Amino acid sequence: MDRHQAKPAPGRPRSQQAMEAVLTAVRQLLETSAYKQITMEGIAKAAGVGKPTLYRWWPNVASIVMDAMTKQARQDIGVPDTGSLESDLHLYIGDTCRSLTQGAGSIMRSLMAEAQFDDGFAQIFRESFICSRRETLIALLKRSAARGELPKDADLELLTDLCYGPIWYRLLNGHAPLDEPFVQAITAHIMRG
Amino acid sequence: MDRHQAKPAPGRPRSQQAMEAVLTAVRQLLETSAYKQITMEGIAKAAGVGKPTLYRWWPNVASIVMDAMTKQARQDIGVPDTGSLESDLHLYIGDTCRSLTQGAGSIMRSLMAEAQFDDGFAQIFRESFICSRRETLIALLKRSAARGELPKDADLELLTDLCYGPIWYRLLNGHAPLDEPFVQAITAHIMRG
Amino acid sequence: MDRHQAKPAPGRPRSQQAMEAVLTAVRQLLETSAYKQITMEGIAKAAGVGKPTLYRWWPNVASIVMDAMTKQARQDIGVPDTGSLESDLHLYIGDTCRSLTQGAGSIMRSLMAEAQFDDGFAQIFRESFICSRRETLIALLKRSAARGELPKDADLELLTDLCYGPIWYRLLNGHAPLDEPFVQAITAHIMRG
Amino acid sequence: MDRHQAKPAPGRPRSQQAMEAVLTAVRQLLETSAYKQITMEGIAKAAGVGKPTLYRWWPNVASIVMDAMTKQARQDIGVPDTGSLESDLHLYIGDTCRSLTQGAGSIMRSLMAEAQFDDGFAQIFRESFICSRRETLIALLKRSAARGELPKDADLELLTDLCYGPIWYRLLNGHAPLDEPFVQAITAHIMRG
DNA sequence: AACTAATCGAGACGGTACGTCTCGTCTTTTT
DNA sequence: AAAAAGACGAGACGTACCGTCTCGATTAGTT
Repeated sequence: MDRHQAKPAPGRPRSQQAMEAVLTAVRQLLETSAYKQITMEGIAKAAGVGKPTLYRWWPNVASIVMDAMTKQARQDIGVPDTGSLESDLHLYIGDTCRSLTQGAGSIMRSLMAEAQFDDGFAQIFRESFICSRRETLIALLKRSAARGELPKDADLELLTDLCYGPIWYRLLNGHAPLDEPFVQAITAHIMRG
Repeated sequence: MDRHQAKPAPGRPRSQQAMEAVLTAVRQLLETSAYKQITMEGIAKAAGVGKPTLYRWWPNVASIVMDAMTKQARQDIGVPDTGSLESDLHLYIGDTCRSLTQGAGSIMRSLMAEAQFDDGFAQIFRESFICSRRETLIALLKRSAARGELPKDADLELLTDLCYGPIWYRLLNGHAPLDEPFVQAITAHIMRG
Repeated sequence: MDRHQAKPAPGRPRSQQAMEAVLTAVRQLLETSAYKQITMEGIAKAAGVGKPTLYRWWPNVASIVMDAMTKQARQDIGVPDTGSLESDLHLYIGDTCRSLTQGAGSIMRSLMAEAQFDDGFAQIFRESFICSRRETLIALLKRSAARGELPKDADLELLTDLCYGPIWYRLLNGHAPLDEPFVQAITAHIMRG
Repeated sequence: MDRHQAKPAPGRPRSQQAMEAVLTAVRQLLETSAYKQITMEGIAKAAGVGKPTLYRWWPNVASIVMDAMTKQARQDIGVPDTGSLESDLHLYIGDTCRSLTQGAGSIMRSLMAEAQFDDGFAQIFRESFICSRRETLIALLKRSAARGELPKDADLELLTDLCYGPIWYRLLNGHAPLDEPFVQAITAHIMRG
């Protein structure tokens, strides 16, 4: 249900320009600094924006960074549809891992870490990132199940955990790379399930 | 050890006592506060210890907390040996999950998060926690491989990722419980691998 | 110089209603808060008026407060005329002190303080308050001088300072009351001059 | 009464150096800026001192400024003793007025104004400045009364108000100078009282 | 009756300073 | 020599107002 024909809010509307300046500034900061060194104060200064404006739109650094990430590239990882579960999975997991090894990974680690400390952010982070990716994968699996490649009673949620779990585990611990053999191994492991 | 007949030291050799006071204080703080609210300042005050003393022994809060955790309970999770890989795995994974759902989980999440921000701590955390658990599991798998329950060329490192990955993934995201069905599902999937 | 026969300006005229709402709101705020806690923001909200409207009419809080005060009571202190300088003075100084001890004093102190920080306001404050009262007193003295109660070369400006000075001094410092003995003492002191 | 033989407080003592840096910085700021433009933030930066250090010693700008003023020159105005009340008064009032027209006046005005807004500061200001000056003058008057130059029942407190009142009144309003004729006039009036 | 123009309310804007917090270091006294 | 206590410089935090701006709506007088 939308606010069909809703009155525009009274008062000066929020400045799209300011918002974009902030997101751009954050992206630049992320390229030159570690996530932990990014502060509200620094963002405000870099974006030429007042601190209250920042706080009016976002509650903390993590939310801004997340916005900058999601608005930047929503289409990084497409949903493959080759007709075969195995190749679909292989492509999807491969894209996911490649994306995470190319710079986004470090930020995602920081956001995941931040989510452990702030319940409010955790909720948004999980809804925006984790769940949306999970649902994409689940849709892929469902399609495959409809083709009969999976047993009808397969627990798709669980399969998703088995897929993303090891990826995040390696990403967060850095004890082993997210490379092609790893992608193949996960794919094979899920195919056996 | 006594100061048997020793000259009174020129210094003030109270260090062991101070260290224990710190660890005890941290344990108490962890029971009543969120990890994020624990500060060096707070620990020093709670332990009746000077801040420089803290910094002389540990570089940051995370290290103290980790010390307090490891010194407290090293024997939480035993290594089962029933002769069957499946039941060994089931017991081990079950113990792991139960331990993580009983309070330690929240602290482990925080430490894992902290490790994303501080490379120095990350190294210690992985060596002390992650790797030691991985090695335990690998030993269990090796024993089983020697019994012929696993193919000789099985990638034990990878199997360990497939086991711990989903557990951490659920722990960090909280989207699903670490319950008995989950334990059984992971066990089953690894048995098939 | 008037806008004699000027065209009425085009556009919506300024709202008399808004102005009165502001002054009323300020009076209410003054009753419940210290002067220092009154802000443009607060006045706007209390009066249900936009901030630009406020700034269109007044440059700062002090000016609004002064307006509210002057519009409220212009006739607090009458000019006595008993035929005797001493009794005129006694009545006038007495009225002044009574008015200042009954609530107006605290606001006058704040306005006088504000005038120390803002030259623009200082000018208005002195013209509206200080000088108008001084002129009243000088008129009273002149009348008396015409009757021969004062030497012809008496410095009336100086006498006014000798009268108002101690009153303000006690008001601002609060080290002693503006009571009847004080009124009599000042009167006597001036009579001797 | 001092803390005879008191234990020195434990911990690092307060840095005399920091305190002096602050007072020096404030004096420099006062020369180049209006009082109202001086902020805690600015003082901290100018003195190369942390803000908490400032707040540890003083509650607000006014207190720092007052400290800087009192520590700078305690001997500006001596207490004359010529043997004659009239010449003593004339010298004392003259010194007071000269001191107030030479730069200190503007700061004193600001401090007096500040005292109207902050009760805590008001108390300190009155004790440090107002009362100490009043007592000096009262002592002078008492000495004279002992010589029989004043009636025995003269209200010295009141005479002090009659002396300082007009001075402050002219200082705060700026409608007339604190010049030599003014000094003579006040002296003459008090002599008649 | 439609147009024009200045006002209104609301509230977001870029700023600045606030007073607090924690950091990691430094200095002193005490043991 | 090492302990506690705690002050230190630094700087981010989130908040409060400032005075300006940008809206849509309202309200006159002018076409």
